[in-house]
Amino acid sequence: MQDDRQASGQAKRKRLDPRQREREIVEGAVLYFSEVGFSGSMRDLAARLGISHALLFRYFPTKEALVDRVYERLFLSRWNPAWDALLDDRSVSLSERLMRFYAQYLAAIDNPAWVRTFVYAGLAGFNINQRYLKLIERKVIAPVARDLEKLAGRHGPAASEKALELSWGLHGEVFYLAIRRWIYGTRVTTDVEGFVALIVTKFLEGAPAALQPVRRARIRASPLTPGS
Amino acid sequence: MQDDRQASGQAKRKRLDPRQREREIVEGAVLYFSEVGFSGSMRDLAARLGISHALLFRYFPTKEALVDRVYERLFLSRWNPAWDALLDDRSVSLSERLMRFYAQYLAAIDNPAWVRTFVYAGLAGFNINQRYLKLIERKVIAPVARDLEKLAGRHGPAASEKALELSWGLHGEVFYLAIRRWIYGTRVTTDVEGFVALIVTKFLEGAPAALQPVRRARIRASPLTPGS
DNA sequence: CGCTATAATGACCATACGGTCAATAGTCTA
DNA sequence: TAGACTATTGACCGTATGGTCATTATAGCG
Repeated sequence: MQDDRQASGQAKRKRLDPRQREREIVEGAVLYFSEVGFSGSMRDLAARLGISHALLFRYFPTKEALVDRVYERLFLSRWNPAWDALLDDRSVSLSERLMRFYAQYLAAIDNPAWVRTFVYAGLAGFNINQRYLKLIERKVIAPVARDLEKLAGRHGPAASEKALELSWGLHGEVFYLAIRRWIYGTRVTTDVEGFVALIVTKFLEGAPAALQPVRRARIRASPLTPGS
Repeated sequence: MQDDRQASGQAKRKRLDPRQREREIVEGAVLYFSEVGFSGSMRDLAARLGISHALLFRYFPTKEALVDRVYERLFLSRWNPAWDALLDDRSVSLSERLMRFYAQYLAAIDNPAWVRTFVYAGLAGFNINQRYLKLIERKVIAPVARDLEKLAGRHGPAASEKALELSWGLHGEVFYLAIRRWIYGTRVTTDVEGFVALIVTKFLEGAPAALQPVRRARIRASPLTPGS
């Protein structure tokens, strides 16, 4: 019972180096807000950190400032620079590149803090999401779409709308796995590599075919009676 | 300016039939909570409805009761019974069935109230999501996975793990479109039918191949091979 | 029209929130 | 060890929240 944590009553007041205290606060805030959302209170967070809530306001003038910092910590500087080279390396097959990238990307984002905070931010209407998705579009979606066009035998400077949609589709499958796991709380596969191999294969086998207009026209969507 | 709405000052107190008032409250709550999340206040909601917040408590004893009602309204009774027959109709090709179903399904859920509330509920940890996804798995994912196995030449009573994952992937692509539109606020295609045709084609062309373990190794994307 | 049942309200309560500030207590240096 | 610097705190403020209740006013009826 000589554990000096807050469990068995009063924790002793500890005087830390401000930079370390700040790190602890940010770290704790990342976890806390990812769990309860940004309507969580400063008092609750402070209690979890074992400090008074007044101290939080010494390090961050407002709650909004703390939240901004959490965003920054989670999303900016989350892109691995090595991925640029990986996605661009034409000496490696597209299949290989996609599998490697998405396995690593999924591993990077597949945690509750990232996924939940990202979605919380989207619901709250922050611009962070749109900025982040623009980055994804530029660095992942568009290049993949261009490679896809090449794979389908088409040549052109820019990727078509359809190729972009298909590329977003692949991305969506990856993200949806994380959503099912961390937002809906359902049990999903833990075999990340296997999952990525599966959907990348599906993508490379199916997407070029879907790009051919003739094949699509072959399929008729006859609308059912418009109900309800 | 003889409009008797709340815009030009005081709205006259109106005495409605309780059932209609209740309907108005639920309808308004669905919209309100989908916009601001469930941390929205009863007073705010009441102001939007042009009534006092005390009246809300006459119809719903607690805020939680209102929220429950919103869930019920949005998710239960949202499954179109015609879809059961549609998905099960073996006289129609799987391609046709998938395109029809997902075009209608997407049309049904592709609105801010549904998508945002569903995700809010997931973040809040309600069981509604898991119940709903179990329904989706039973009625959509599993049957599609079985049909997929058949398409790939496999026969068995139950669908394999991989087939289920692939089927979830298709579903995820559809849902991700709605997420991009209503949660991230990015501009995405409004051509629902075209989008669904695209990803269903990709699914049917790619997923059977992805199910074959041998085929996966065969894939060699050789981009930029000069002289081909 | 006058009466009544009850839909609707305003004022109120306890609590929880973001934010402030003077007082307190660790830690490091002389 | 004495002192000073400052990280940390408890008490406090104004506001907003979920929820209650006696009072008020409106629609329907005789």
